Amino acid sequence: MNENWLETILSELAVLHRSLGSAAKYKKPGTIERSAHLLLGQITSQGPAGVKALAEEFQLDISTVSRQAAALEKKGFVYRMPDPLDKRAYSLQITELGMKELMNYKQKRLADMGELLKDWSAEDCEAFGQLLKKFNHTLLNLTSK
Amino acid sequence: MNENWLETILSELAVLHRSLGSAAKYKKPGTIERSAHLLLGQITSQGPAGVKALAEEFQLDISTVSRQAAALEKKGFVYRMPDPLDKRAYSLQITELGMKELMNYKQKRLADMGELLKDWSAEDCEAFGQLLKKFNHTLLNLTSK
DNA sequence: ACAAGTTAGTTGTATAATACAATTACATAG
DNA sequence: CTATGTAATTGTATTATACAACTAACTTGT
Repeated sequence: MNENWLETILSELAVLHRSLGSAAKYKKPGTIERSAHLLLGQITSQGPAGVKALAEEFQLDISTVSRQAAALEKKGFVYRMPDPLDKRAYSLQITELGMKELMNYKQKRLADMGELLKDWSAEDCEAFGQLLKKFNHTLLNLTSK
Repeated sequence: MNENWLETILSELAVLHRSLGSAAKYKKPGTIERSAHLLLGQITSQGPAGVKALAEEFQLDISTVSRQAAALEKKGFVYRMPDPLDKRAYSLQITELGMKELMNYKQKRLADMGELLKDWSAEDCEAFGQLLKKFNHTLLNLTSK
């Protein structure tokens, strides 16, 4: 393993993290935030789930997810379906409004990313996507042990 | 451009951003933070600079860099070299202690990343590093216009 | 069947990293 | 020398996170 690539990966990840952080501040009123959208996406693709399950899925603290869920509920993007077997628990289900929001958001992000990567070759896009995925996978597997 | 890869890139970037965010919470007392280390790295590799120049370099708000600089100074990792021609300005120079800190930090990060990527092929590491770099470059070029 | 322990979720508090707006102290151009 | 511009700081706000204390509800072991 050539140390140089490790160093590149490290510093580029740091830079990327920062860029993604500041880029998040394109903030029109009424929009909801990146993390909340990941939650919306999750319950859309994987079905309704409770705070605990979502937190595990994302490897976040339960309190973090709880607040995100509350924010989504306040905006009407999810509702809480009480668990009939456990009165403490509920599962988050996406609403019509939430689906609309998620679609708009995805559309916009796709358009932005398409614009950003318009000069990239299809091969590079594909490779980047795959490597990001692999990296995330590696990260999540490691940190969960 | 296959939309699928765009979608993968988008969602994996979001996940990555979050992982990097939570990973930052391995926080021993006395350590300084990721962003501050980027600043240290910058003035080490590119030479002393003032807050404004650094903010431009990193495309951050000046106030952000100002606070990071203050934190680094408080820890003794940089000192402020007054600009003889302009009494408002100064340039940040790294101290001995700062260099030590930076080396330790890099060392530790390299070790962690090496451990994380121990099962990756050299080719994948190299490709990932290159694509990250390319992506960051694309991002910075675009947002500065 | 009930006390003890566990679990789902919330809320309080703290932190890092950022931005924007107001301010201060200095610099420069008419 | 006044008016305007500029480097940096400071106040305030936001997002995203964690940890700890808490509440309400569930489960277990005797």
